[in-house]
Amino acid sequence: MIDLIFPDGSQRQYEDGATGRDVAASIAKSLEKRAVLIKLDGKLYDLDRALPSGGVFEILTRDAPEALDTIRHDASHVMAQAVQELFPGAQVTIGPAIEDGFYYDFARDTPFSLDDLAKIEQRMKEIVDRDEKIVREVWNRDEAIAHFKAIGEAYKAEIISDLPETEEISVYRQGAWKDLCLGPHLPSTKHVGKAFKLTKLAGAYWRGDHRNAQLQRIYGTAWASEADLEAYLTRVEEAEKRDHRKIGRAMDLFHLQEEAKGMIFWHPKGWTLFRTVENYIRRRLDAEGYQEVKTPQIMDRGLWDRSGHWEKFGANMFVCETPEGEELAVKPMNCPGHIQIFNVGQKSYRDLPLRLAEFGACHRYEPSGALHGIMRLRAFTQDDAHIFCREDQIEEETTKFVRLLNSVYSDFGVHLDSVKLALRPELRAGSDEVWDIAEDKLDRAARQAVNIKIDRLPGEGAFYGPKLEFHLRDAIGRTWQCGTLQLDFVLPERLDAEYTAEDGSKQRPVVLHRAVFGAVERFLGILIENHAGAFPLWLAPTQVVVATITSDADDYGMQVAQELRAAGLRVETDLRNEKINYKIREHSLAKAPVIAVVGRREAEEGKVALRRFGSDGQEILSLAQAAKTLALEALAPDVARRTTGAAAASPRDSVGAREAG
RNA sequence: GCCGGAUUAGCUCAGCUGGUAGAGCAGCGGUUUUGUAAACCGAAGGUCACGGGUUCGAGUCCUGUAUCCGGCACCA
Repeated sequence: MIDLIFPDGSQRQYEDGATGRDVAASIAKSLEKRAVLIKLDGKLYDLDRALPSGGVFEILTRDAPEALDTIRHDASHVMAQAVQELFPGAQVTIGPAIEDGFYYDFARDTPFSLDDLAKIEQRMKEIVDRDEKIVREVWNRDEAIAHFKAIGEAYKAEIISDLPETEEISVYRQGAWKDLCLGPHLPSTKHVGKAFKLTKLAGAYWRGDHRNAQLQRIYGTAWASEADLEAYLTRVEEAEKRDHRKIGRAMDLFHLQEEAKGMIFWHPKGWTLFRTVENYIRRRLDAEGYQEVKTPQIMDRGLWDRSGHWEKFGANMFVCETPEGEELAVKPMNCPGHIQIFNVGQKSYRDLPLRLAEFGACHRYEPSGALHGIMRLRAFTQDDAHIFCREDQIEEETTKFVRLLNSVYSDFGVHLDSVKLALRPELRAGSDEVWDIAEDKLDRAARQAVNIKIDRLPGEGAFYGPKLEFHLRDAIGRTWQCGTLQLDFVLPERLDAEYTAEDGSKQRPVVLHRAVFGAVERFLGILIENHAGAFPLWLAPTQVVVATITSDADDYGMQVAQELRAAGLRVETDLRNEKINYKIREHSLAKAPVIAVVGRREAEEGKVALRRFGSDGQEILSLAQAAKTLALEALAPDVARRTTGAAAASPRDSVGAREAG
């Protein structure tokens, strides 16, 4: 007998071998009809599978949030079935549920075309209408391998061969089609419903390795209801409007062109934004005891050889040769340069931690397919710094950095999506003891400073040390690594950095590579998408537009602009011979934070009518009052904290505490 | 780099099975002097990404290249 505890706390006993369906039926016939899955001690099982044990038990209907992943997973199976019916010879590989949907990877010589998607979608709907029972079977391992080989499913055979000996080989059948799968699945194809849509085609390497064959991946989205699907599609459409590439063009911030792919032409407004952000972080770094430096853009190959970059990173560096035969490389990062500065003269333990910062223009030869708007470039600016410190200072410096990062993100109104700790890779420098300490220190420091789960990424660290990655999310949900902190035991050694310790001995400092934005350009891309171009006053390239009603007010309008500029604001005038409605509309669409309307009345009274973005009311102030108010509002958050003397908001609580995403 | 797709006016886009390119907005010229989200009129604007091919004829079909977009790989 098995004991089940139901959500309401009641308990009941069932015969051994009872299935979820039996249980549902014992409660109510209507429940059995609606049931699609069961949850036993937190784990999902097929409705028709014999319960493996007793425990906390719950029957899930199709609209349960936990069922959504299974709907998506089943949608991927239905898609695979449709593909194999329509395209005999296409091999199945894997097809999981993912955020918002699913995909399935097929091995097929001829790639699918977009036209195929419509056909596959149609066939999927037919399979749903067939309402084929989904049945779980357990197979013998060797027979399963032999079987899948025999029917030409080499990938499936390979997957089974790679499963641990102890693993049960489960195969799910739906009609004449079957797939090796862990499950669980819905009782029949009908339950998948039709709220799905195939969205994109892509190549994808078998097992994520580019040395392997390239498979054909089909992505789809699936939902519990048509309404959810519609809502999702609308959401995606809305998000696409916030694309930084669109806004960048519409707001005249920057452009890119063929002759300089992966590099930005910043227009005046975009560069104003860039400078505002740069000035902000410069103030923060100054206040945190960093010292800004500037190092050469191009350096001799010899230095890159010694640093190890030539060997490890050479293929991604832009190199040039001079007529005199020198081999030079454009810097892909700033570390070797900073170490050169550290190495001049003598350093004492008293100088540590020494924090050298640089807005370093880095160039990297990125594969063409990697480029993406201003998020992934070939030329970008790191808000880079290297902290030279003793081993016992690592933790404190890391904590300080993470606190700074939190505070900065909070000031910009962006929220951490995730924090990752990349751990020792297979090929690495340094002993395991050193790695133990290093990983532990980063982990502890990060946990102390952010209130968010830290994902551990085994094997993803750099060969020279573990790293912390801080990821932000763009408009359509992709995440980008922005902030980073990397421990480095190797570079100081290779470039012979040393300091004199208290006992007079020469010691190697540890280097912390760290960046808050990562790349200023990428951070700006995130910022543009997060605000959809409607920047807070302190960031807006144009803060106030002075718009006149009639030409009578032109002189006064210019005077208003002048006074606001004198108060430190970025002001434009719109004296065009257009109706005020037209001007309001245009500047509202351009997301100007403040429109100062002036007509004859304001001119006579020495006033301005302020209209703020997102509201349709107006606020009438004297010119002097307006200048004062706006100037105060336009202060950068860090300056505002200093100026008003208010206690600095505790960013530690405000970032990270927010739910990710 | 790999797979799929796109590229037509400054921008957003239309252009059926091949017959010689079109709209809206913006810009320019004029009229209008206007009170909080689009005044009116006019003229102009194109090597249809670039190269090669098929054809009497190519924006449209084939092919090569470039860039961009969606993924994959990469992101030290």
